[in-house]
Amino acid sequence: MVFNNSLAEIFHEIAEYLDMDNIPFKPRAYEKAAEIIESLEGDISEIYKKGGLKSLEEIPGVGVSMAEKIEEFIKTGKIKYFEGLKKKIPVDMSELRKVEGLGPQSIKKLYEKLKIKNVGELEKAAQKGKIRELEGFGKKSEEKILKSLEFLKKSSGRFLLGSVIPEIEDITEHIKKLKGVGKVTIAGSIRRMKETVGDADILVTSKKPEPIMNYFVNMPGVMKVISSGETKSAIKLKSGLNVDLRIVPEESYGAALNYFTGSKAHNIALREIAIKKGLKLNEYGLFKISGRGEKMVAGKTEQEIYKALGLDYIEPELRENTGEIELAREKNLPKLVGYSDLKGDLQVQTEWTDGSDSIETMAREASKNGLEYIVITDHTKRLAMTHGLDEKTILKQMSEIDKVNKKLKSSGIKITVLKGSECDILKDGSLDLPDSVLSKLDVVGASVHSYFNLSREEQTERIKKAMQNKNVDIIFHPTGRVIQKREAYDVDMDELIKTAQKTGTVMEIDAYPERLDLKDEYIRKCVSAGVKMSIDSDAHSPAHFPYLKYGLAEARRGFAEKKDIVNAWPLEKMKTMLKK
DNA sequence: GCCGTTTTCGGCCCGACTGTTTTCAGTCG
Repeated sequence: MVFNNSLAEIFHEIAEYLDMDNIPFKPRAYEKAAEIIESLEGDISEIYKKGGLKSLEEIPGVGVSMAEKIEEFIKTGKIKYFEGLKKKIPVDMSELRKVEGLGPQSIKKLYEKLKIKNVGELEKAAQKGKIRELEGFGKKSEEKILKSLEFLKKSSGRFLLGSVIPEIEDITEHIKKLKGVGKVTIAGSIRRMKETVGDADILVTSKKPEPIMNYFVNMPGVMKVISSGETKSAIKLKSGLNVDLRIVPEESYGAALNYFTGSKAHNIALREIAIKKGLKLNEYGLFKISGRGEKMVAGKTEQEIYKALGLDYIEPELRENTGEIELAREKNLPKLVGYSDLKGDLQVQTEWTDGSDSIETMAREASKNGLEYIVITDHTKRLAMTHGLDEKTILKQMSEIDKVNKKLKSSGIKITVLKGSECDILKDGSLDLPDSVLSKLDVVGASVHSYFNLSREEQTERIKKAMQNKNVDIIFHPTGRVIQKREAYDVDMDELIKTAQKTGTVMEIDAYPERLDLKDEYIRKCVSAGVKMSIDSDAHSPAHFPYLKYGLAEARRGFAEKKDIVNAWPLEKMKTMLKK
């Protein structure tokens, strides 16, 4: 949502400007609104078009004053209030606020004393040793700025969850082996299973933190130590990833885990609830405040903290302050699909097209991963680069699958291989294989691999037409995005979900770490609309089946329950959930 | 500037670490 993001950026920058003058509370209000606008599902100008100023004020965190500014931005592309702030201190805030360790106060001082307006001028001044001469700065601040700039040049900032988890698990395995270590838990956005993460947080319980901290800041792979203290240290790995380690006593484990898992917005909301109950929540526990001081009422586990706050336990994947707290209070939280609930995988590629292994190898590996059935879904002929299957070769593959099933059965492996296809949706919405062939398959997935740039109307019509085909059971990776590489094609998802509902078409959650398509917000919409989904690995090699956990995570972030996911059901029931 | 399960006015999350300082402001999560 490009428009929302540019508006949110302006609100972030307004907050920075207000912080420069130490204005209390207003900056937080702008920041809060910016975060909510970023995570808004629809285009904010559409919301305004439909409901005017009133509808803007209904957005949480947006009141009369901000609504007017949003209106002004929609109408004129500018906000006078913001232009005024910029005129006073004309710096490239969007650049400067990304420099690690540089906050609004420093940016202001650097502009007033040295006329520094952007990162280029910042770098020059630092190289010339001008910054160390400023009051409040020193040699170390100057070096820190140079290092941050260097990193900023070659980093995009966020990392794919699927690439971070193995690296962090390796670190936690080593920490677990140290003396005096109790619990070791990965927290932060990784525990919430966000599709990309900015840093990694590790929580350890111990009575003797020093040797553990010592190991952490000196372990192999550390590029630089950002901070190191008794209970908290931060490092940057050579891969560019920042890792924080926090060590707390056992009795504070739950409180620390809760605090360290976030999200920030969720934590703040919890602390506000605590205050209203005359309590205080921090990373050491939940405390009752009285004349005689503080008394801990909860903290050893997260469960007891939520309970003491009058809430049901909230799974980490839901902790974004997007309504989960209200649901927890009303005891209406969904019972999320579990990480071991999948019985099958409805999208698997083989060496018949662009996969690396045989049907049999993939089936055996799927079985090892605890699955009871898989669907072979090789590409179709339109995707020439993958040697996609045509009418003849797919018939051949079908008889091969029959043979593999017999062989697996006789060798005692309990898995069923189903016949399927990842059939290309052509430009006009027709399919790459004729209905006479599709109707012979157990499961047909259809997907877009070409003409990503059609207009929103054309793209929506194209996919709707495919959904209306009675042989098409599933739409694979419905938005076509590749995280950090390719934007989703422009398509009206509300319209597609409505069509899925009408036609009984399943929407896929492709679990490939760089796809995760559908993403959480669309999953949530499918759940509300009663549209069924499948979670598929899109495996192109036997090593890809574990990707299913990332799809499950995305489903959980989207409030999906077992009943919403067709392949969380045994084979026979799954079939009844597909089109007849 | 926003908001309401004590409030339409008076509140607004909480603590660790760093660097530059001699007691703390700034930054971060």
